[in-house]
Amino acid sequence: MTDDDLVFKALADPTRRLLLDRLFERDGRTLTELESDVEMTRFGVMKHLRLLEDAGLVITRKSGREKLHFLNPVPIRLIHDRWIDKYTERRITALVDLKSELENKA
Amino acid sequence: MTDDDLVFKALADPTRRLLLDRLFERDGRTLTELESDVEMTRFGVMKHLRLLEDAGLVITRKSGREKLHFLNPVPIRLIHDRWIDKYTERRITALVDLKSELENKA
DNA sequence: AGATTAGGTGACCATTTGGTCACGTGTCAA
DNA sequence: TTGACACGTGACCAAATGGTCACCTAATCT
Repeated sequence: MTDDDLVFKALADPTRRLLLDRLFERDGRTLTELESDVEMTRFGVMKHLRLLEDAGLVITRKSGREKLHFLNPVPIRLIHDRWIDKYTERRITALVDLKSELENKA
Repeated sequence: MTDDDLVFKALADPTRRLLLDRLFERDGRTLTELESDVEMTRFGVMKHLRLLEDAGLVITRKSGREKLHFLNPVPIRLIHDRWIDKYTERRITALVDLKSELENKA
């Protein structure tokens, strides 16, 4: 299992992406806090968080009996850089930004 | 199955990522051409390309009896934008670029 | 026309993955 | 110190996934 394989596998599940979304809104949540966002038992959520942590997408810190979860954007940026070179980036960024601008006006 | 789900599922497999790598190097390849890069029968490769196309990561064009495959970077950029805001992007880009610079010198 | 080449479909099977549960460890507070 | 709370592990099962094969259509070449 290569390193980037863990990242892509981790991102492949909708529940895990939802967890990343929550952490993107606000960092430092506990397992029990994240549990309430999802239709699933605590064990399911724990398994998902474990995979995210193994992939390096989430970084954790223990605080007493709680475990705090933080989003790490580095692996995401590396995915980007793998298939978008500097030249393409300029064009694609302009295109995507324009599109979202137009949609916000509508 | 939501739209972005297709993208992440498509990226989850190492063979499909390898195919994207080949198309990143050079666009417009045929199935038989891509087949030679992989330890797998033609049917396996075809299935993978199908998923990449459904996800919008690869765009195809027919030319006679051949089917040409092109890499589409837009979905990749959208993944990036989902979890990296403009402020974080500046910091993370600097960090990642610095790291790769140091590694190239070593 | 006949042979060859490029691509496509549906069924099938082994493996992986997502989710739950019984049970266990460390921490906090009354 | 007793009980509640937050988190952790390993086994287990149903569903999804990766890969192959028999068989097929359409374009190209001699």
